[in-house]
Amino acid sequence: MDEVFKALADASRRSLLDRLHARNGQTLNELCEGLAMTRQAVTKHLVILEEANLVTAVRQGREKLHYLNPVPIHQIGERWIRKFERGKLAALSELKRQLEKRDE
Amino acid sequence: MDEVFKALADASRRSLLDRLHARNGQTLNELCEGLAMTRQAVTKHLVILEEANLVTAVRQGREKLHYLNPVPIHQIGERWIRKFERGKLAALSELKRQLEKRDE
DNA sequence: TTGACATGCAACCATTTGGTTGCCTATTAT
DNA sequence: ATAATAGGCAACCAAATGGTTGCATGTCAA
Repeated sequence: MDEVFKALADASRRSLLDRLHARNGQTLNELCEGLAMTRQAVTKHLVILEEANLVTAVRQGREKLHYLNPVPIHQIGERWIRKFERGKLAALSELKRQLEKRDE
Repeated sequence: MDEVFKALADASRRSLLDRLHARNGQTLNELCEGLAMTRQAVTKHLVILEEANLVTAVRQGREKLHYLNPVPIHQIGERWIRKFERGKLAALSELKRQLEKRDE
């Protein structure tokens, strides 16, 4: 879980996920195109994404194809985001109440 | 957006959000209780959470009360998580196809 | 009014992070 | 066979991160 959050914390990595979401199964070189970063830097990001299970890579000949694995993102949505959405209205109204109390 | 992801990337900060989710409006000292960290470290985490707008603090006399703001978490759920959930099945089936192709 | 309590500020430190460069290996195409 | 292509490995670097300690400030209670 922590690895997933950490992996998502970097904008470059999120953009890599975006690219894979737009077109799945891209090679390393394809993922490097147009980025202001060396291939090695992209490799490091992809390793982190793989370790977080957000990306699965398949070596095919001399190319390495990268596939998005949406499961961990889904899990974060399920186990984390929704938990906080439940108490949402209550939390907001209490916050509002306190902010008003401050101005008395 | 980036600040929110970065703020969520640390387990201590997520646990602070959890504590506020359990009981909203806690003071700094209350939030420090039972944590293996100095008060100053907790302060730093809270600053980061405030900058990401995940927490709003209200000074009340000599105490500072901290309130959870669930809006940014909700936005991440809306704008980011759901986007990846949409293509989920398609992505998974293509991944499966490729993994099988590898074993031929 | 004075001491205790709640928090703030700043300097410092070790480790992690995001990136680089240089070189090596494996596969494909000519 | 050999050159070009795709990727991997390792050492290095600067900056960011997560934490500490020491001291200062503001507020409440006796």
